[in-house]
Amino acid sequence: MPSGSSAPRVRFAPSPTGYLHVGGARTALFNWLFARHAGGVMILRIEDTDAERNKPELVEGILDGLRWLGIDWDEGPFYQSQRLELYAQAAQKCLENGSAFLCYCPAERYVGGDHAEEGQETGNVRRISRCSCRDGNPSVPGTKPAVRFKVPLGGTTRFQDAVFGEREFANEDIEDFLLMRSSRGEETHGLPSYQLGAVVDDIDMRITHVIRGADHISNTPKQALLYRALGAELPLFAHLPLILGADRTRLSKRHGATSVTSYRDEGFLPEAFRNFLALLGWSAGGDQEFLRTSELLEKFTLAGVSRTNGVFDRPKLEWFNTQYLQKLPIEDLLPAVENELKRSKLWKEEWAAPAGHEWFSKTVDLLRPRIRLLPDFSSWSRAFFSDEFEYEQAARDKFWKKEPRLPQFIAQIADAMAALPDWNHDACEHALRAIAEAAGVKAGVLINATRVAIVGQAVAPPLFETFLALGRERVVRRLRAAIPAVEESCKA
RNA sequence: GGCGCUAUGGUGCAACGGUUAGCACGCGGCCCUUUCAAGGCUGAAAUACGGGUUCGAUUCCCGUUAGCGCUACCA
Repeated sequence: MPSGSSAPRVRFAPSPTGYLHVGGARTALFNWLFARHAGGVMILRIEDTDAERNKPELVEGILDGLRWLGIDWDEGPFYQSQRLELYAQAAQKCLENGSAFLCYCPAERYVGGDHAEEGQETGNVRRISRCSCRDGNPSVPGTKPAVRFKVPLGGTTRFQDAVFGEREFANEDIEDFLLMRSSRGEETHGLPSYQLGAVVDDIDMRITHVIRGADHISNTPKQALLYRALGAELPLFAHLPLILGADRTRLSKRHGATSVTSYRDEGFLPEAFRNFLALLGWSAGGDQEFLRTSELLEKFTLAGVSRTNGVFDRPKLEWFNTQYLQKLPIEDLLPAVENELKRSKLWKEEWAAPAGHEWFSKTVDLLRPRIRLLPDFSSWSRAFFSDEFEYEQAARDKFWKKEPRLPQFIAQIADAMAALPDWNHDACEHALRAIAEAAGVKAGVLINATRVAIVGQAVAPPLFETFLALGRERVVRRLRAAIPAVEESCKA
């Protein structure tokens, strides 16, 4: 035991009962930021002690979510299901030193009548039931017992919380919580409870800071009692405020997407999601909100964690995404776009070669200010990556009906572009404006109509930059190809 | 019901005894303009309520109310 080492050791301990949800991701992120900020150790532990609820295959989904967020770990993943002997030994130790007892109450009975009703009636005399097993009088002898912690009848239990301060609870308010479930069948012992598994592992893994959701505050005095019974020092706890849905109730399936991978699939950038998540329940103290990962790492402290539950505000997440889409170094964005285009089958290998890469990079750079989510590169920007695109009806109605001579103007523009001695931004613009002036129409009318003709949409990057991105040959071809459709719209 | 936590605009955060209560998202307006974004400027919008403590409370204490959490042989 390297007691001289001061490097913090933290852990993220999800249970594989579902995907990695937003709340879990935030907990993982804060643990990770804390560890990396302090040069500490991040441990991943899978709490799979409930054989019925856990599904091993879900672990991979959780790891996927963590990887997408860029959260890595130094030790693990450890599986509690493979460390059962450890918990049995700890339970035995508690039994031997008198801090636990064998409970023969049928599970249903302990939970139901004994606990709730009786506790209610006796009012302020004794609010928490203590079953007779704890005094050595099994209520239903002969059945396989569970192990419960024998909470002291008086006194208080306290612990330090880096976020909420010092907390103190009266022991009489703490029930004799479960340590070991009763064994079924032939096993020598049952499975450990969450409380036992978490504490035994946190001791064994020498966890110094327990950073987890605030829903565990009420569990903490129980765990503090357990640490003491096991002869271990308490770690410093840090409880994180909960993340709520827009209706201020706990985030759940009802609120739509709650798994981090669904945000990945929607096309959010991990950097943006991470920045957004970091600010849900934490701030660096000032007004700065746009924090790259390196800044997050540098500035993260538990002192900056807030105590109030926060609402997951999707519009703000989207804002962060657009910010990152625009500000990320282009080379960092390219792989994500490539991935997206492959997904939509628009990707061409030539863009990976040096010559094609330059075009690809410049085009993505041209497109990015107007993109909100990665899939927009495939849908909204389709005409830049494929010659197969359609004219949006709304765009035709908006820009192709203003001027009856439009078909001939489009043809003139096509000819002018084809004849240009130099193919560059200003030359294109001058040529187009000259046509507008000669015809006595506003340049904007031709510009907007031309945009629809070459990309099929009313919205696109500035026209002449779009010209350069598409290339002269395609621009001319698309302009000529659009003439019949323009005529049709003009007549309508 | 019991125990606990929390309480600044609609939302996320600042202000950690003294500010005209700040920033951002969202919403409205204006500017820019070649469409749409982006960007710039700008408007509306908050200290839950009641008592204390203090020269002075958003800030400290108590109560009320509200929300949330725990109260499982779930984690």
